[in-house]
Amino acid sequence: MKEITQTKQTRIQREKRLLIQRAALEVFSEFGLRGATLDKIAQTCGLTKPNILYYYASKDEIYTEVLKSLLEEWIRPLKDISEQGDPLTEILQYVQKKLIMSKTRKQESKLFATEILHGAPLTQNILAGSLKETVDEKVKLFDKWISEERIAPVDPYHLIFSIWSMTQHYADFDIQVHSLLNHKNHATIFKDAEHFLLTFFSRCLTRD
Amino acid sequence: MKEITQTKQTRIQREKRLLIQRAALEVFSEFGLRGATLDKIAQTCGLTKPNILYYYASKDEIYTEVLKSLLEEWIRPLKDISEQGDPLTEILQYVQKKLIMSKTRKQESKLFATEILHGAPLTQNILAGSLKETVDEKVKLFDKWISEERIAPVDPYHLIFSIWSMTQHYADFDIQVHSLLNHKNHATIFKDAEHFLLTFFSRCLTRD
DNA sequence: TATTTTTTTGATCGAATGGACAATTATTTA
DNA sequence: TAAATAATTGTCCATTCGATCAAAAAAATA
Repeated sequence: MKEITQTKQTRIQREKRLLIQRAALEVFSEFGLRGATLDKIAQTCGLTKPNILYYYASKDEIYTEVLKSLLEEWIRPLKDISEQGDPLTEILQYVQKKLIMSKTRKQESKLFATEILHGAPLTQNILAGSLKETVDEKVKLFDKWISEERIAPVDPYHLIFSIWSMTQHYADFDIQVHSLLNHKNHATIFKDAEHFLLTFFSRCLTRD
Repeated sequence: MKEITQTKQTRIQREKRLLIQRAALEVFSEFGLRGATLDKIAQTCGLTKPNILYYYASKDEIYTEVLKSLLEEWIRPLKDISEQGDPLTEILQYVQKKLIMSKTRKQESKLFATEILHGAPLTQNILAGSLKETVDEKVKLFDKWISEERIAPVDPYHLIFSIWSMTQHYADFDIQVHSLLNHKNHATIFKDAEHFLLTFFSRCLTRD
């Protein structure tokens, strides 16, 4: 029997849960919570539907767990912005990290976007919690840098929004991007995007 | 009987179809294609489910029609960018128009975002068609302006992507934006966003 | 007003889907 | 190896949902 309060899982439990999570991420990011079916997830990971429900109580529980484990990873690069470093370098590095995530973690980006887009029913508390904490902390840091005249004055909140939106755009709207760029080579697109974004934010942040 | 080739609709047909479209936009933008149900749409517009299916052959047909009528409106501001005007003014005006659309047409923005995000199954031809045409045209114009040294050199495609992503972010991710800004007044957020964006793009486009 | 056409709806169907469960099989433990 | 526990699966159920259809009601037309 599966214990809710358990701390130790068997080897098989660990393996299978991870297997399910990976498949679930793939299916959820493509079809959304409601479009995804247990059958599709089962098929993707090669298990049977009842077997999946042996490890997770419900479809919603799988979704919640996938989302939860994704969110921590999602916030991390923001936390890495350091007060000690050079302001412009730190911010540009953050832009780069976010762009790399869009490139290598497209599924996660899309899942997250879908969740927020549809009202964040399962993420609202996290948004208002740990994410907000981190954002507020970095906003303070940006304000400090501005007052020290180490970066140009901009609204720090909207600066963060702009970084998120511009970088995530390449993951979330990849269909559109590729379509408009004549299905140009994937690597080239990201190279161009990187150059554009770095130029863009440099110009914006170094003017007095 | 409903005629496919008909050109003239009755008064009731026009009214009811519009009624259904409005309700459908509301429901689809909130729940997505698969999350939306005919029952919800019916409830929203005060019709019965079979009555809706008297005007539209299927749920997909409603969705397609809503999306189609949305897309034209969506492209229009881009078309308005004029070769005659001052380059920076034209682009900044476009930014402003897109931001206003995010503010007043949030549902449309979210529906469009969801569609692209999930592979644009019904929009792909439009993306590759009329949207691409318009984008390519404006890219040429931007390139011309750059070669004339009337705006700073940037990749025009990515410039357009950045305008889209940053402005639409305020509609699509409104939950997150509001949550992180302490549920600040809606109008204030957009006023700040406008100021940020105009500053941002000015700085970016006026450096040599 | 009588007739025809359009619109509306209640009842219902079939497919899809999340989930339950008992029986079976595999694995671990004693 | 025997007993106990964990894992797996075939089968089935209840619900939801898109769609159908015939009959009734309303509107348009003659």
